[in-house]
Amino acid sequence: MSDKQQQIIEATIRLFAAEGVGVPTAKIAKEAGVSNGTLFNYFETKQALIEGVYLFIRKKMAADIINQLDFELSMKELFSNVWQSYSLWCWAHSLEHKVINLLISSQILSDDVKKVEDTLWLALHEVVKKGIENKELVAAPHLYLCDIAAGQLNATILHARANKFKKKDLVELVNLGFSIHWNGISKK
Amino acid sequence: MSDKQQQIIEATIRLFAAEGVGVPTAKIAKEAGVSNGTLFNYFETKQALIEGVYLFIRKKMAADIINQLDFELSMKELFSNVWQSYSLWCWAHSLEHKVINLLISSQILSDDVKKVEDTLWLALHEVVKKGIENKELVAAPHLYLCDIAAGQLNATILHARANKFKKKDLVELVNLGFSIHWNGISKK
Amino acid sequence: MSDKQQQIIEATIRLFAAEGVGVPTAKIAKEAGVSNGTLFNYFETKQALIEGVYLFIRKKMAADIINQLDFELSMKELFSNVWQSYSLWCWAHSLEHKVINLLISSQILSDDVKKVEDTLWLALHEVVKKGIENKELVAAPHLYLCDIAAGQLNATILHARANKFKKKDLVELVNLGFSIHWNGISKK
Amino acid sequence: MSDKQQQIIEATIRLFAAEGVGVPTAKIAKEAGVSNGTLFNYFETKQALIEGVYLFIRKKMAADIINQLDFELSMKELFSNVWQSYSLWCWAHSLEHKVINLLISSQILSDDVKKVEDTLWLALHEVVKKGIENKELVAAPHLYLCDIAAGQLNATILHARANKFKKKDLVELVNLGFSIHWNGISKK
DNA sequence: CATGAATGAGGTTTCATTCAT
DNA sequence: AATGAATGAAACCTCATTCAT
Repeated sequence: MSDKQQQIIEATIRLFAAEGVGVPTAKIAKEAGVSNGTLFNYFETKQALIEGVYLFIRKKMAADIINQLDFELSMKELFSNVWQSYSLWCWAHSLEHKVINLLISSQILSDDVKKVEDTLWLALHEVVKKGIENKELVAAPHLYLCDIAAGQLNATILHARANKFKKKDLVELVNLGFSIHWNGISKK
Repeated sequence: MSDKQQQIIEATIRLFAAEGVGVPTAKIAKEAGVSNGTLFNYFETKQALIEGVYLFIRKKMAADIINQLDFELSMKELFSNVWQSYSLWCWAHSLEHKVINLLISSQILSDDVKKVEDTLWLALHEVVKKGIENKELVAAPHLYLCDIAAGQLNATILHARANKFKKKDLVELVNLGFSIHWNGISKK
Repeated sequence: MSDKQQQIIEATIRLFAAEGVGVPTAKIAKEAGVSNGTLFNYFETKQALIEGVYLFIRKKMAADIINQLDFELSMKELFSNVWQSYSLWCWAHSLEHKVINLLISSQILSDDVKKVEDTLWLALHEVVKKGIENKELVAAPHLYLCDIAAGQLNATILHARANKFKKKDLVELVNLGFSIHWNGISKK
Repeated sequence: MSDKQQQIIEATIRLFAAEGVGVPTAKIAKEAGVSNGTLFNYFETKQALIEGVYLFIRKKMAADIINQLDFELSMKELFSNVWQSYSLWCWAHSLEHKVINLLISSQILSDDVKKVEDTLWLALHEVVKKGIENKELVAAPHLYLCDIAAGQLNATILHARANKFKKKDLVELVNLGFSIHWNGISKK
């Protein structure tokens, strides 16, 4: 990915987070320090830019979380590990997190994008699947467990953000959230 | 609320669910069977229409769920009850549910609207608060428990929808979801 | 003229003075205490209302000034008399004066209206004509003298208004203006 | 000022003179030979266009009149000179003159514009001030003298226009007007 | 590749006027 | 007469996209 392309994506993230998907491409170009026309040399349409941004964020996010993972750990440690790193990533990349949520629910992402995204999380899906087979986790469709985990994580971050938590308070909330979650899904 | 106003709101819900907040007011008016100008007799701006729609849905939703509630039940039964009726409401009012999610994450709702909304759920917040005080539920900020409940419910509905569940499968998933959730938050 | 018709005209004057000819008829109706539809029972179109207002003001103005005039006075006294009463009328009827100026230069008055207006001032035109014939006034087309008199009077009122004069200061300015004017047009 | 900007201003002057400030921006753009959108690249709003037009005319007018002035002349000659060039300018720039009058009395010019305008005529204001101090002119607020001069000049032009004067007749009227004016304001 | 002026379709909103009650 | 909801044409303005330089 060229330098300019990345500048444009990053500018888009800043502006989407601040003002929604409605921002004019002209404003994005200016924020990126390139001309109006140049933006369209890198992204054929605004739609392409939007989807480019979405995948850019998702790829970084999945890579950051999955790469640091030690798949040899116990199920609970694995889960806890993912839980922590997911939360901290969203907290540290607050704009990206906002934009992801924004784009998902605006119904503007094409099905193609969603398909690409699915491939990013395969490794984690496998872990959950195995946990269910091993009876370490409750019997449930593994994708459902993934979805509610993401749902609860998301709610946690939003709660912390809405209540202007400091980092320390966030960590506590994340731990609390994990214990609730783990109590819910683990078989005893 | 006048007849026309309701027609407009309902038309808006249909179109927002299908095409996002971007739909032209002209199209909404047409769908509602009124003229373009008439729409603006009932809602001063598109923004006012959007917020009107949001509160309309939320009020109906909260009323439907809370009114049928028997606050004499045990904590678990109360929770289960809300869980079921919330899920079924969202499932039965699929368009409304979509629109709610759409509007929340588009960042277009004013703070005023959010304040009004908060008052709608007070009765439930109180139940949760009491549950925590009674040590029936884990020690946690009661609003956080509410937020993650909503997060998981939402994820459940979306999962069922994305996978084209039938009503019967949904009920099963909701029950599964509840048992996970209750295991997570109840003190044993 | 019916009561309601006059209410509407007076409301129009207030609003035109405050906001220009652009005010919606709906707002005028409200200010007049009648319904939107009623306004159009009394004036077929907005254009008719505008012209009605213009002539209403002009007629009152001309009548107030001319009726109190004693045509037996000397030329100078006559002029002075008109000068004073014109000034004071405009000062006392500040809104009407504003509206007159507004309408004249908006180019929205039909030629018919202007013709009607001309008949209102005939008596004064005759006085000026006689003064020129008597060689009491400089040799000039009498309508030109009338025009520049009106021009200077108008400038005087606007100057006083722009500089927030009190009544006392206005009187002084009007006297000064008259002496300049009379020096200009009288033959010595 | 870019070529296009000037084209737009000139088109606006033609249309305002012919049809009033009400002309649609679309019509102005067409008259200027540019697209509707382009107009708004040069003027952020219609209001900005209006004010741009006003100042454009006023600056040209003041410059044309003041630059050719020889401040060494006698007071009477100076006045006569300004009187002539002002009249001829308005006569030669008939559309501009109409537009100026139109805008002034429509109450749509912001105070900022009026402030800018004031600076354009400072040189002339000084002359009048000095004339009063030297007792060559009657004792009066110098800005009042300026205002009534403008008032009479304006009335003169309008009179000539309303009566379809030819250039020759205008010159005569202007001279007549000047002699009346000078008789009025000069101390003898 | 980069630029940014130009485009014009399309969006929201206004408002004079009508008409059923 | 009086009403005021309904109308829809038309206004202002935005912005994704193109293209000549």
